[in-house]
Amino acid sequence: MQKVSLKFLAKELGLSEGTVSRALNGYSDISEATKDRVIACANKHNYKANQTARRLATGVAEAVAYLMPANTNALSEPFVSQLLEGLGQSLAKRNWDLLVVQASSSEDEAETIAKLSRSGKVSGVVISRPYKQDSRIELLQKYKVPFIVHGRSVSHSDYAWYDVDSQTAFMDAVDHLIVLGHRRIGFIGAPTYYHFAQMRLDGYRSGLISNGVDVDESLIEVAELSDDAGERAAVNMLKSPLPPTAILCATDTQAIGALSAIRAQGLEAGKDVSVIGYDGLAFGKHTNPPLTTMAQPLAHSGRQIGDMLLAIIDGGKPTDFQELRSAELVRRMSDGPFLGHKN
Amino acid sequence: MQKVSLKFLAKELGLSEGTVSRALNGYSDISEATKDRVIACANKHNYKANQTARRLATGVAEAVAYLMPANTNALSEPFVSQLLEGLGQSLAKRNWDLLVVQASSSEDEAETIAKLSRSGKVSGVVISRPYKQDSRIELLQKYKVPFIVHGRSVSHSDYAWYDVDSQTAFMDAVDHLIVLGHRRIGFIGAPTYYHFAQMRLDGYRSGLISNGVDVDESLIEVAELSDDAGERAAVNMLKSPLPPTAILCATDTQAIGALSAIRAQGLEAGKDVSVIGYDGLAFGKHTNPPLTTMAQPLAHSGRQIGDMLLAIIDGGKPTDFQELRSAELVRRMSDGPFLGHKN
DNA sequence: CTTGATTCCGAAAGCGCTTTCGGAATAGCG
DNA sequence: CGCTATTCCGAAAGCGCTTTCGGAATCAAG
Repeated sequence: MQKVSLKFLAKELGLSEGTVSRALNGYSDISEATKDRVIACANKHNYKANQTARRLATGVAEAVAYLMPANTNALSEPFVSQLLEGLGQSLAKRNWDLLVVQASSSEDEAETIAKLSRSGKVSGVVISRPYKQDSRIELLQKYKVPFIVHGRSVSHSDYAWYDVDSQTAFMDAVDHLIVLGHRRIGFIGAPTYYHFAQMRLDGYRSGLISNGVDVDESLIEVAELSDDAGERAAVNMLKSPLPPTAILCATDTQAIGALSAIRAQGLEAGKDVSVIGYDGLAFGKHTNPPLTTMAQPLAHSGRQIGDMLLAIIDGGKPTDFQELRSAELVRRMSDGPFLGHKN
Repeated sequence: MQKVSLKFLAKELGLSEGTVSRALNGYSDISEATKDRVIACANKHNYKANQTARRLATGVAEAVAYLMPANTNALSEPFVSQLLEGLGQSLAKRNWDLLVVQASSSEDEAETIAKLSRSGKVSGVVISRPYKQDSRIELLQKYKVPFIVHGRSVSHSDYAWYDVDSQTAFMDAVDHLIVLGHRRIGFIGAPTYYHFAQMRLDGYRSGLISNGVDVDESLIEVAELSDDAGERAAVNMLKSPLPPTAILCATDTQAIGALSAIRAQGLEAGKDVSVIGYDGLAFGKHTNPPLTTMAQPLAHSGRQIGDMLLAIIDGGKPTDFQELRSAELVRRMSDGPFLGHKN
């Protein structure tokens, strides 16, 4: 397998390397005739420019990195794959590469970002699930690397992000449950160093308040982002003297755990106690009972984020790219009207 | 932010670039004294070698690519994320990069591989879900790119692969059902251009035969890799005049669809008809009823595959790296003894 | 004190591509 | 037909690093 380089093509065509390069890159100072000739020859030999050399010469990395969130768990990962797929599609239009990088631990995330920024390997970065105060974001700003945050941190006015308004989503969810007659509504939240956790909790709280219901702190649990943690939180809540008649969960994964807890108590989700999750994960259709959830528009988020990032790399102002989507209730079977207190 | 290059360090230290480079890379022809001095200076300025330049100079890409399987669907993707995570960990030990590439369509997969091989962007590739005859594999061999196949194609003697013995797994599953008293056992397979689909079908067949049960072709359906397809296949099977009392599915995703179909017929999975899936997906715990499945050891497969690939890149013989793991039955609730024919 | 072996470092040639610059050839104009 | 404006291409520098090669300085040995 003869390696076909610019030099090879140049020799083959009797032209200089520079000319061949310019012909291939569509410079205007090359005649149509030789341009065609060059392209034909390149195709014939199946020439692909060595990206590494190209990168070095141009100084643009032609690649972006996705920083895998730490502490993902198997149940919540559909979100990662879908994002990756969308990102890939977006980048493919320019023939750019998608790097997946992960920190060995969440403490290393900042270090990882720092290395990434300085290595010049990528022209942009996307991160997910920002913390309230996120050192990754600060670093990215400091090093002036174009980036998109999938989610928002507390002070999100001066960078680009794509997020779903989960605060409103939780207010909507509360409204929905109130309409169904529920008053004792529990909340299983996520660790509040995640900003999304705070926002969802806030949404829950203000939903209650706007409906004239006092928030009962004993009805609020914080759990890790896993089904097991959700289950534990739910049993805690359920065994209280005055248990909730409905439970809102910060994520579908937790909600699924809550479903288990409810079944384990001999209760029926959707009748004895309603549960509503958040995410809209596809497999919620198959839980027992099927999970009612606030679905976020995952479908094209990856592509969207990719396009935004590209636009910024092209010189767009980051603050022009802040996109807030909304979630919508998809009712399946795990919610239902309040049936009065039994016993 | 002063960009710190080799040249910068050299000037700072009063040495030549070459010397600094060799010091940093641990060459033996540099005195300990200056080596220390150089390293100290590099740390002080937080120097990171420009990977692109390094790649170009050494000719090694220090990166590997994972080709995303075409036609993934949201339900089966946990497998992708986990693999990616393991791969990443393995590569991180050397500070190598992980590229995620995807073909726009399955026809483009070969083209994508060809481009990838020739671009010199990566020193190795891993692909998943090989077809019986897989042009990607042929290309990879032709271009002499080190690679690992996650799965096997028909003729898998001359390359490296990591696979789970799903043929035996399906024989075991059949045995299990036979012991439970089932004789009419259906099979929902996958499109047989996937080699794994063929192997699972073969396992099913020989499981039946070794137990002295004739295989009934009307009890075999082929479905795409989705819950909906699995559901459709199951309803077909169930509405036959002599429906199966147990159904084996090529993937958990399909099995989950089958569960829905069974419920929709007013039957109860695990009692009226048993279903067993394959994959061991985590959310099988939460289906209705919880899905019995042949679980493959997904946990460290990514890291394993990464290590194998690295070993081959280092000069190992691909055929020395062929690893066959086995799946094991994890019983949940969707299987049960044959209860006799009702009606 | 001379010779040969070592130790340590600088010089320089790339890696494969891009891009600027200038010049030869051609075209257009008066 | 002479002169300027175009068109088209070659030469060459350079991206930031690696690595070979040779030479100066130091060392050990005779």
